[in-house]
Amino acid sequence: MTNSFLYYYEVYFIRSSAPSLTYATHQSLNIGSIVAVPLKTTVNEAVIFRKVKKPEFETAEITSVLNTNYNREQMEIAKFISEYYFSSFGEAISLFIPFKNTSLTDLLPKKIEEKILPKLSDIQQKAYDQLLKKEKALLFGVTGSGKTEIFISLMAKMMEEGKTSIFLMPEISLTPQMEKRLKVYFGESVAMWHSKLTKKKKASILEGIESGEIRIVAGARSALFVPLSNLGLIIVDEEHDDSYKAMTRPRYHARDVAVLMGSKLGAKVVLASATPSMSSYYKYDVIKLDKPYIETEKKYTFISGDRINNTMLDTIDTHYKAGDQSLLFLPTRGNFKYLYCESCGKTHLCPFCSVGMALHRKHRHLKCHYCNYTEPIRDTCIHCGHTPLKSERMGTVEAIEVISEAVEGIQIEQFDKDSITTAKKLKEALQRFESGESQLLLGTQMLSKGHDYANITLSIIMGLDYILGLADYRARERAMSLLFQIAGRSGRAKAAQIIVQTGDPEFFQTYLADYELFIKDELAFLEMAEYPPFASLARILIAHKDESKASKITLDTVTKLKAFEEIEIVGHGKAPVEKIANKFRFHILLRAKHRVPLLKALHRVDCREIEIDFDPVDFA
DNA sequence: AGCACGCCGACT
DNA sequence: GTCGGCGTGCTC
Repeated sequence: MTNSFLYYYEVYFIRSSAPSLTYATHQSLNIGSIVAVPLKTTVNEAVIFRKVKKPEFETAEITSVLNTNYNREQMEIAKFISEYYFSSFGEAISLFIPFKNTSLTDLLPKKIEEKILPKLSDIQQKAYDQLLKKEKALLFGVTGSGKTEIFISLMAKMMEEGKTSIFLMPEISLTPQMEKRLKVYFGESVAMWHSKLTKKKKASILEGIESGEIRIVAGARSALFVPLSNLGLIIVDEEHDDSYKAMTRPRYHARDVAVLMGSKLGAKVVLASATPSMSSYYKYDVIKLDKPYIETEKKYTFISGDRINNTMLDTIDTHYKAGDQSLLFLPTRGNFKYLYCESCGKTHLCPFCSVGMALHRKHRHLKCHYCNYTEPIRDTCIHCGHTPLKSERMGTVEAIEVISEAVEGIQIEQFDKDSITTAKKLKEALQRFESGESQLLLGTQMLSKGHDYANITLSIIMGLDYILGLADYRARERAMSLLFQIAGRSGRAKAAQIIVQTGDPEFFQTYLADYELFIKDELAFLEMAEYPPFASLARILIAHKDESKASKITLDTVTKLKAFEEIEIVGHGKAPVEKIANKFRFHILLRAKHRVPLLKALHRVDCREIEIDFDPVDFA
């Protein structure tokens, strides 16, 4: 194998944003091989990127060749991620777990006994048959319509064909519940994967994958990158959830990468949600799972205002006295205040961007977080003339105080990021609620994520107007999907009452019975206002401890970008969150009708001092 | 002027 | 990851 002839390879360092370096070796190596190379005084792991001619400069020699490698598909997908999401190749490839050189590629079929598999209803069977025929599709079905049984049937089918499956969920906190469910059918063939697993646990799962015992990997975002051979299926459950978008480099969207991976590997991709994203509904074939599995009656009541009022307290009391359980949602107390009208529920929108304008008390003005347009704080609502406008909302702690005082004896579970800090606390809170020890689950966004709560007969959703007023082109989508998700948590077994607090009941009422109607109207709005999926957005973040330097980088970048005709600079200036970790933050928001010119322009600007977020979901 | 410290870029 | 160059800011 070894000879005196030298080969030269460009390598990227694993877990590093550094540019590629060139090393020499006596061996011919495969692209994707993992090697150890000297760098200054240390030896580091790197991946062979490509073969090159003998360079002009002196080269060091590769220290050793390790017994793991990235395969061709992993290298190609990492290349795509690094280019589309603006990270180095080293950072992109590090998302993946490499294959062992000894890995076997053939898997023997595993048969799941038919009698233990869930029996599909006619509606489920029809959706299943349709999904079998499609390379990729969006499964659109309300909460409780039995999507999980369809997933299980699909995964069982894959196993019978000697293929493996990946099942993505938006959050780690959802995995224990799904694990229980999957183990019933797949036992040791299924493993749960997320970034918080111990090194030891990860190693043992990887061993199981390598031996072919594990055929299904389920978990959060990172489960997408495990080294499964013969991948046949990727399921992205709750595909509308923004948790799929990574907030650090590479800032990839797991749902979109899943679709790419599916087409590269010839694996089926099933996106699923009761409240699908506008973009998925627009882009993919939709398979509807119409009728709820268990049909229960839901009665809606609309209440205006922004506090807990007597109607709510009385209703909570009634349900409590009847021995039933309730759920109350409050939006997370965000960093930004918005002026909204108590009377009509509407917020003041930016005239240029159609997103809510944020209130900056310090500067006494309203500011658009997209284009940085500002105007004085107004006193009256431009929609109905009502005065005064409000900006304060209730927090979870205050809400608990008010309810505890009014409803004697009720035990309330605080369900938010402040109180649910660990998996153990989550489990205990849910257990107390399930056992009936507590009767009201009161919390934030977390409530909307598919945890199973048994006998809820009352759901109260507060602060929807606040969500509607967010500086986000998807504010309406967020508000509507939240309402549907929370309403879906109640009435699983018995009829349920749902109280919706909004000053704009007509908006929500129009769509209550039909989320698809909302999608159609919202897509029309997005097309008119030129937002995704009818345009491409990118956000540039500039952070520097020296404010004038940050400002200069921003302006220089804007100047360079102005040369590109096909892209629009929506706005630039101080970022909504002006300072993080002692660094002053500036941002630039860009839009283009097509993504390719936007990508091209951004690849031309100096990216060392800026961070690019392509297809952003967060504008803070 | 001299020195300590921290940031940033290069390393192959 | 580690090293060294350089600029900033503090002290003598």
